[in-house]
Formats: sequence, structure tokens, C-alpha cells
Amino acid sequence: MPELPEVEYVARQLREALVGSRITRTEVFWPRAVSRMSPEELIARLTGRRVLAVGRRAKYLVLTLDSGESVVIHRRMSGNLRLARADEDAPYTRVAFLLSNGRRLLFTDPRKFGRVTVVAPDELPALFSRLGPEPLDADFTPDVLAARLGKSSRAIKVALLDQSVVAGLGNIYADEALFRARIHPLRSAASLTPDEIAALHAGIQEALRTGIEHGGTTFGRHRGLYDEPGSNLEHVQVYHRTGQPCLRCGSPIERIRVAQRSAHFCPQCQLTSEAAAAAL
DNA sequence: CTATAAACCTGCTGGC
DNA sequence: TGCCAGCAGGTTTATA
Repeated sequence: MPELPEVEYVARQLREALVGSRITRTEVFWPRAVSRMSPEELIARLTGRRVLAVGRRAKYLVLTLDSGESVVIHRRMSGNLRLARADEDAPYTRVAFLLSNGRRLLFTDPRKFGRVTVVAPDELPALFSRLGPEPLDADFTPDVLAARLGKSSRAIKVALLDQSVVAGLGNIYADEALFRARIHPLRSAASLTPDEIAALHAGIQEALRTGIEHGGTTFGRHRGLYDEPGSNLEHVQVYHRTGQPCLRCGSPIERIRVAQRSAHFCPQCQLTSEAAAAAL
């Protein structure tokens, strides 16, 4: 499922392929894929506009237009962006943009959770106001992470999935970051020591950078702009590896439920506070 | 504040 | 073989 690395990878591909092109026609096949306005309004505000830039904030794709407005896309669970020929179609296409470069950009989404909208410049801050810091920005330091976690008693896994704490982590990279930092997913966020916070900060960045480098994690539906799968599943250390040996110590990876989500971890490398205390 | 559940959706898997 | 319950997980909203 698309998290920060999957969105960032496609943002880079889109930047290469799209900047400078004009949207000559917009088609909406699933009206509810358009949020905050009617499909007619979306079509009116997009059509004829030129794409000046492509960016990303958290798991949102942001296409800046020559009107000053931005197309904002969230892929949610199963959304993909795909660059096709002008006459080409693909299954589950919800919105399509015909481009002046002779291509057609398709937003496909089997599960229909993804959303597309247009945002005026002065509305963008409000749209993103509840998002925490970008974990790959230079100003995201261990101190920032510590401050964001605050005194929360929540399980650290739950806190990492909270987009207002850090923006862009989802289930895969939260598990990967915790493994790298050797922190058990059920540890209380407030219980982490400064050393553990520093390790978690590094783990978050490593996990995300590895994901981007390999085009994202494809075990389900994530695809790149040319329908190619990402290869990061080959580089994942705990996610989807239940029962397989830990790459560090050989213990079988375990899977538990945390806040209705799966959490994968090594029971030997990632000790709970109680287990760590008992070991002393 | 924290926790939990439901809602939004459909494809895929595993059990019988 | 065929059917179906349950799982997959990003986000918002409601409820306790």
C-alpha cells in the first residue's frame, strides 16, 4: 500500500514525465473519487492548465498548475498513477487526464478509497495543517521526534502511524523503523530513552530511504508510473516475514495485532520493557 | 486524552 | 471444485 516511499517514487517519475505538459481533457469515471467539490468543478479548474511542478507532502501528491492551484491526490489503499498512451485504458480507472504530450495519465483504484481534488493556494496550509514533520527533511531531528511523541502513553507503533506525529509512515515502514531501532511495537511512546529516540529517528530515515531507492514495496497493488512493481519487498526485514528467521539473530519473526493492525517484529531483538528488565 | 470500532471498498486467500 | 467469511490497511468520524 502506498506510504511515503511509494508516493515519493511516483512523484519523481511524474516530475520527469509531466512537468511542462498541459491537461487538455479531464474525465471522471467514479464521481466519489473527487473530493471537496463536484466532478464538474474539478474538470473546469483543471482542463487547459499546465503542470509546473510535482511535489509530495506526507502521502499526498501535489501537482502545481499554472493557475496557481494544485491538484492533490491521495492514493489511500489501492490507488495508482499510470502513464498510458492517449488511447489506452486500464482496469479500475477512476479519473483520467489527457495530456498535451500525447499521453494519458490514469488514476486507477480498485478499492475506490483514493481521492483527487483541486486546491487554491490559500487553502493548502489548512489541508495539510494536521500533518507532522516530513521525516526526510533536514529539520526533522531526534529532538523534533521526541517533542512530537511527547508524554503520550500510546504504544510507539500506534504513535508512528499517527500522521500528526510524523507524516508519511504506514504499516510497512513503521514496522521496519522499529526493527532497525530494536524497539518493541508495544513500548509506550513516553518510555523511550534519548538513545532509543535517536535510534528510531535513524531507523525511520533508513527504512524510508531504502523504500524509495527500490521503487517502493509491492506485495499487493503498488505500481510505478509505468505499471512496474517496486522491488523493496526483497529488502524488507520484518514486514510480511512472519515465521521467517530474523536477519540479525535468526529468531522467527512474530506478528501481533496492535490497534487493529498487524505488527511484525523480532521477539529477541525488540524486547518489551518487562522482558528487558527481566534479562538484567 | 486514549482506546476502540465502524465506515469507506473490492480483490484475494484459506477453510470447509 | 465452489462458496464465503475474513483479511488487507489509510484516513476520518463517532462513541465510550
